[in-house]
Amino acid sequence: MHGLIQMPANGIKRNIVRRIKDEDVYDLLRKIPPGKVSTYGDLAKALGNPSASRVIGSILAKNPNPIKVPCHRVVMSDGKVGGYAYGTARKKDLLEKEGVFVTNGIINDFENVRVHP
DNA sequence: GCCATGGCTAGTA
DNA sequence: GCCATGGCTAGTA
Repeated sequence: MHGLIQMPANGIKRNIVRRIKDEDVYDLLRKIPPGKVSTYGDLAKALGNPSASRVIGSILAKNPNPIKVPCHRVVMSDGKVGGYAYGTARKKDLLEKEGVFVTNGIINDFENVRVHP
């Protein structure tokens, strides 16, 4: 098995992007203060993989420590509340306790409540 | 290795 | 459509 090395014929492009590690997500998340929110996409960008928003979601879904890691402060890019391991109702409660209010599933005054990590 | 499955998203219709 | 993960088959050795 030598002498048969295959090279990509022409212009094959592979996206080389940073693979997101769970701990990096949690670290970043711990910096979002109560009363503020961020989005799945923004976290993905901050961690060097702009199109991995969905991966951020799945990492949050297995958050080991909901107390220290405030997953409820991560919402969708269009201002919708988004998913939560313990149900969206619970997520809304936590947000409102911190002063972030929700009307019809959308964060009030989203652009001003949002931080960009 | 293939395929389906997720706490999603930018950009058309 | 995107990216990582996890389950399950082909099909080798």
